[in-house]
Amino acid sequence: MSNITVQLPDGSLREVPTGATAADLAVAIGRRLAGDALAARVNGILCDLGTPLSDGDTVSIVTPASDEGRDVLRHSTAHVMAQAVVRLWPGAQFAIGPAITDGFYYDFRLPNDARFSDDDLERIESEMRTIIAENQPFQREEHTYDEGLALFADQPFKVEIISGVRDGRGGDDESEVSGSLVTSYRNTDSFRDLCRGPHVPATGRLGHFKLMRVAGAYWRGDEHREQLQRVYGTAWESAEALATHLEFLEEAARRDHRILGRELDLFSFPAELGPGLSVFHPRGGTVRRVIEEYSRSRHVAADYEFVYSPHITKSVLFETSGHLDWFSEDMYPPMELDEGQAYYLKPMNCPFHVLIFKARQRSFRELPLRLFEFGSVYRYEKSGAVHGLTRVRGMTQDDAHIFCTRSQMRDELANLLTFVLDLLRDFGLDDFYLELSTRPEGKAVGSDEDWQVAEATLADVARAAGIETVRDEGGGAFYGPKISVQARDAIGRTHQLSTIQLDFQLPARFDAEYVSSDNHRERPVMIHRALFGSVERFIAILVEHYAGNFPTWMAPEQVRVLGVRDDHDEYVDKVRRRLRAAGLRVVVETANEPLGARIRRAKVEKVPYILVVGDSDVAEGTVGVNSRGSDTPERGVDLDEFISRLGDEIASHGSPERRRGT
RNA sequence: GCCUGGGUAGCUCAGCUGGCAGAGCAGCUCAUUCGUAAUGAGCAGGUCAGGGGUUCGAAUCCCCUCCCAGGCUCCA
Repeated sequence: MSNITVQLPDGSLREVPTGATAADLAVAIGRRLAGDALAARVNGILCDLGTPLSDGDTVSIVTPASDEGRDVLRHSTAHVMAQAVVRLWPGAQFAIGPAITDGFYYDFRLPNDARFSDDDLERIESEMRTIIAENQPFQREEHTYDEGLALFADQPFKVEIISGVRDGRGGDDESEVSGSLVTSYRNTDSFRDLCRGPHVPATGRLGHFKLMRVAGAYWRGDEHREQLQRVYGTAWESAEALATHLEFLEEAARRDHRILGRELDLFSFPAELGPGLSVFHPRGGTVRRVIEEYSRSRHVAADYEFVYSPHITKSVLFETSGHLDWFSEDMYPPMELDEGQAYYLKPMNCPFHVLIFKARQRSFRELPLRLFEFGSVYRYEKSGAVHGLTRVRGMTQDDAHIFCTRSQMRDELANLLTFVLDLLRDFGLDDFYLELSTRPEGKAVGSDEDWQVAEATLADVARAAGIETVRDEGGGAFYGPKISVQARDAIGRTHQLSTIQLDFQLPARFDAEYVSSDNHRERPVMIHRALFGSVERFIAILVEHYAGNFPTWMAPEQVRVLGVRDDHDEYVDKVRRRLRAAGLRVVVETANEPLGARIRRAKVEKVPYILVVGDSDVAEGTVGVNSRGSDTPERGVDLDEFISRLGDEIASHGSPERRRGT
């Protein structure tokens, strides 16, 4: 028998017998690898271990603890779930079941329009464990389109997928069908699923999974089509990896800004106001004021002008801007006033700023003109879409519109990007990537040429910034493409923050002009930009990023002073007045309760510094400093020394945690 | 808007197949005066989300509405 030669990822060559599969290669390389192997990548294509190798192939073996390996085992786990559901609900139809970030899902239609309940998850999970214990093989089979249609005749979603691919449609179902032929994976005589693969060799390789929740999901993501029952699960390569993921979810839940917002008395969502409408309490109001004041001071330094505009306007403004054509679904319905005159709540600030630009004749000497406003806008979000402070119906944007010439556009954008990233870093966010969103299909105004110029300019600036950039095709606004800054938080989640949009349309719609140096009327370019996105949402992200432990400069209460006994009150008040005079936010709690109880409350409320003063402090003019996150207080600190230390910390946007390096 | 699951005191929750609405924490009052994460006692607190229905009787069963959570769609 002759041999063939294949190349391994490290570049080395290895001979295997003719007809050997990827699995045989794994065995030849080593026992451990053979035991770990889930799938293979042959000449760049992910495939089953059972794939026969050819002379000259480049082969790598896919193991569980890799992105590809996890994808394979998640996808295979989805198949096991489908089989479990079919066993428990004979006649169930299944649609699509891909691997996703951290797990998988599968969409079903149950017989008699039955619905999954939360209790069903346990039953399904238990049936899945049985299937895994049976160690069923995943057997790949290839079929013609007609054979495929016959095999899945009782699975209408599969039939739609097969015929869609056959007719050259539905290429998005890439995890189900691969194009030229139909493949399926058979687990038992009675269960097979349409699938491109690859899959693990047998169900026994799976098991570190948990079903998470049941949800409705539209067939093919189209809200006009049937809604199916989706079951989400998470799956990992080991029990430890699964446990780590579940702990991550618990950590995220502990940081939930809606919970912390109530516990720390920052803000609330009174039911009387309606969905997506919030109020900021004094403590949350302080955080917000500090954030807004800091933002204002940075904008002053960057040559922005401050403007104000009303919350409602006659409809003609949004007719001119195009919002009523393109954005009306997201707008509150109009109020009818003055014999049929319609007034709208504003969903965006931009048209107002254009009017300010147009209020008098503008010279090229004034450009770039940067108009800034903390502008409150109202958007009629679908009721199911609202979420805490991150998706609301009333919000305040740190919104600015920059009017400049075409030749200024590029520099202005580049400087803006630097400004944005610096500002975000000042709030403790420093891990970014950029997203470039391009022209939305069928929902855009303006010429092809303008769009091309705008997209190319933004891409150029993003490239020059030297930060990782990903493209979001079709994700732009109706009037122009955008760059958004995505920030990773303390536990690795990404949030879309700043957006920078280039717009040639609004100036034209409003006929905005400036007089150029050669005395011609020219059209300015408009740059829309919001750095926090919305102040509400930014606060939500900061609450979660810091888990409620705000850096000292942002903390609603910076210092709490506790006297050991009430005969220390006089000194406590002296300390309080000294701290107030130094511009610190300080609260005193008198000695009606034991010291331990008062300390505990201050800790629970995440106050950065607790000062405890007793007999020796009164005598020496010192304080006992208990800093957040530490359980070893510092006794006998000179009060002036503490104030000076805290001043430095605030100026550098530090925190007790950072001071200690924890 | 759609799917699933929820809504009992400020918060977290108990309350079984329909039969007297409860606990802990928080709050208030009084006592306690204490050196680094919960002092004690007492008091007050509810249209069981709202409305309708079934029933001798509804927090509990049915219907409608509102609100919340997780998804889908959409999006800052």
